[in-house]
Amino acid sequence: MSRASDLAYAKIRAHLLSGAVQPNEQITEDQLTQITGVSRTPVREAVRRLEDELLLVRSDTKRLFVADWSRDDIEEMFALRQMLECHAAERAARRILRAQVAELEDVNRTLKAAIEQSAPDVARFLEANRRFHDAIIDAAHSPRLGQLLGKLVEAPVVLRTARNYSLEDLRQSARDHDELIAAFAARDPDWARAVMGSHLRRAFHTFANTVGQASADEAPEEA
Amino acid sequence: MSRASDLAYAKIRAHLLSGAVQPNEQITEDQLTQITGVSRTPVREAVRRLEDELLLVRSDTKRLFVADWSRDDIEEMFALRQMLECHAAERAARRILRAQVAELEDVNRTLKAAIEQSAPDVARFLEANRRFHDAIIDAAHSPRLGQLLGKLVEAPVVLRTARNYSLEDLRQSARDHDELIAAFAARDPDWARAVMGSHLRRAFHTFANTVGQASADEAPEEA
DNA sequence: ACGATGGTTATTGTATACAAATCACACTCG
DNA sequence: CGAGTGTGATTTGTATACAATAACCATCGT
Repeated sequence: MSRASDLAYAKIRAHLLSGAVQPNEQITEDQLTQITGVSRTPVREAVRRLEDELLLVRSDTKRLFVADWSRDDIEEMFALRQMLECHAAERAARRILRAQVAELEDVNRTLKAAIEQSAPDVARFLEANRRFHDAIIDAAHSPRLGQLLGKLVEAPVVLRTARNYSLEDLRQSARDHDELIAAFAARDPDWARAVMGSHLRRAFHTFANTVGQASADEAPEEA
Repeated sequence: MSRASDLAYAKIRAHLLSGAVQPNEQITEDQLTQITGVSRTPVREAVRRLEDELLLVRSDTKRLFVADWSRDDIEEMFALRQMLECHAAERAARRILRAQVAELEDVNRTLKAAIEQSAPDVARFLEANRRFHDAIIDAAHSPRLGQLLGKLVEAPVVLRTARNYSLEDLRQSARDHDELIAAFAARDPDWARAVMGSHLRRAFHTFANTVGQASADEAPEEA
């Protein structure tokens, strides 16, 4: 949105993801003004966004807490994302333009380049991956859908930053993208939907396997 | 949320739906403070909510306008709602408790009572209808899903208030609800999903037929 | 006449002071 | 002891003044 409010959003988000705070910990707006360096007004605006993304939650009495994502929450989120993004893929396959297919190819080239070097650059991979999926939503030509997905995609993917994707995981993603592109080029909605479905479902499992057990299903013994 | 902010939300919403303002008309925060009687701070909070629901939109330069829902927008909205609510119905069928089925029956009795009198009470029908669908989402036990649907459901259903549902439309809705309840009682996810699908799809067409042509673009008028 | 330019007004963004609500905790009364 | 209850301290909600930005409009130079 605006300068201070965006800054606040970015800083608070980074703070939450940095692990400096624990789930269920209370956090006051005043603390956030200190962290961000802006006044409470833009902080509150940023907080509202983070509440939408469920990184922050309010108690019944409006006090602010760091959200605790249980494994069920994460699974649910992935399921919703899968449903919406499969729909997007199907829609995109019907409407996509040549230029947009070309763009997807381009982005996926960047993505592969980020992987295929001595030390895979996961940050660049994630960025390219995001652009790839954004481009599909764009091609689906459904602003509402984009808006809904916006709330879902970012949150837990970066929550416990998944730097520990294996090289093989990354390569499989790139191959999925190639197949998606093929489905789009063929304008085959069923194909696109199916590929997107397995792509995201696999992503969920690798995510769950690498970080799932550490964060959630074991009770945090009141650190 | 809070007192003034909720009041502002309700008043602005009512103002927008009253037809006193035209789509694409600019509307300033100051005007809204006059309409609502509260200061800009809670007005801005309310505006953010209404932006989420796409009743208000901002220009690239942050100026505020009354949203214009094209027929495509409405159709898209219904499609998304259908997708999400079918999912909810399926999920609910797996998890619903006896007490919740009983509640659905109760709500649907109220709904029928609103119809079956000399002059059908559409307001009461809509209220009961909303509670029915809310109860299903509740039973689906997926807070995220509920959150997403919240943004979609209200907006256009009331946008051009569909007071012109025919009695037969209302009765068919009640019958759909009965069948949904049967599907839940049988704990049959496929059945529930299918009924919900046709229920909402029909709702879309009656909506489109009664109000579609007036609001959006050209439309073959046929009695 | 036409487009660029500067100043003026309208509108949104931010900071801050204050009001209302809620919590924590000691204290009373049973 | 233990459950209610009042009180000071925290925290969130609201109003308002001011700052920054964008739109508007008249003027100027060509």
